Amino acid sequence: MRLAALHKDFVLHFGEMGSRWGINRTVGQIYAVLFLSEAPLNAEQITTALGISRSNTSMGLKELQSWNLVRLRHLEGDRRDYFTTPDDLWEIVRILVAERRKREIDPTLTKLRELEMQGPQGDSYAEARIAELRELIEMMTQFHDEMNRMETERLVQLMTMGRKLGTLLDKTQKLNLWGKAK
Amino acid sequence: MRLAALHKDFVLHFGEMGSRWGINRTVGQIYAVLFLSEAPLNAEQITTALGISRSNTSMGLKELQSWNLVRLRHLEGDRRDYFTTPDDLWEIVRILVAERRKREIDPTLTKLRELEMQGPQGDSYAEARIAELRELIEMMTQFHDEMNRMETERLVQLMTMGRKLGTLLDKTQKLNLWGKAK
DNA sequence: TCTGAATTTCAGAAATTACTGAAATACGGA
DNA sequence: TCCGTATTTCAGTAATTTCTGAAATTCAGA
Repeated sequence: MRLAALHKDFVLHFGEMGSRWGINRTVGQIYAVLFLSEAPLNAEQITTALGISRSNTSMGLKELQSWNLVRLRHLEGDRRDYFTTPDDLWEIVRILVAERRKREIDPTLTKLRELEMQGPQGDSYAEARIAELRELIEMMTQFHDEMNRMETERLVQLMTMGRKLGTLLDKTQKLNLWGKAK
Repeated sequence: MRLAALHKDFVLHFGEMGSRWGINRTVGQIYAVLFLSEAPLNAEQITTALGISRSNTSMGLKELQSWNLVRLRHLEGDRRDYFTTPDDLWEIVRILVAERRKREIDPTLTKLRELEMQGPQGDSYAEARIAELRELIEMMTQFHDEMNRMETERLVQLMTMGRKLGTLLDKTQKLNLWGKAK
């Protein structure tokens, strides 16, 4: 791996974490290299930097593209594909959350609804448990939709509010700034 | 797999999703069986229900315990271990978030701090990128800490607020309910 | 302490996932 | 169109993860 010490350490860490994040080592490393590089990189550069096969790089980039985690760019007078990560880290977070939801949550929500559609099967505990889980996931996904609609500045504002958030719910409720939450 | 249709469908789904959730199929299935069962189950019952080996069940339960996702119980006059999932789904969500943070986020935060400790290495773009990432993760983990401190009722209230949340930030700011957020 | 049921450990087998090199395909410019 | 470079595909191999059965360990009660 042909990288400066700082990059190397960072890249190896992302590789190790990859499996915990649901991607493989190589994909994690490719992302790490792109993340630290100001200039867009082409597949050949990534291959050299990481010391992996060209085809592995190709597959890794495909995977990252399916996650919407890299952007494809073209440089004038060069027909190779160059890749970058978004400059805005909040953008990256939004993408990550959206993709994980799509892969890890949505299919289960669909399945739960499908199971409920089949009507009572004679195990009321299990049925109640499934309904409760479906409701919970719906609430969370709706909340995610709302947060997603918010501009980054607002989101940061919300997150930095910290412990004031609880107090706020109190005060505003007393002030009747909105109708009673269901 | 000796299960009623509803259970079977649910369990198979959790098995398939397991790999996306960072656990394996068997662990997902064991969890699913426990989740739908009102009564605590022992390892033998799980083994029979899923048609897997006894040792596999043992390892799966160990894994689930390391995730804090199952509770061990003992029935009077029976020295076998019985397992359940928490009744409260919000409790499950809290655990999941906490455990994923512990496994997927915290090690990276540690690594980023470690990299920054080593001081400037001559690549100011990469260094800025690392610092920015560290700050973002810190903000999110602090926010998580705050949310975690909140009672469930409050949390539900916050989540059901939906689009009112943005408006609220506005109004309260105008009303000067607190000092300017940094 | 001994006994037997319950549970865990672990080495090897099975299954799955990742990676490579070679071949095929895509595609811009002449 | 053809040429040459860039990229992707894919079959075979390597590496990793999961699972099993047998052996070892734990532990409550006699």
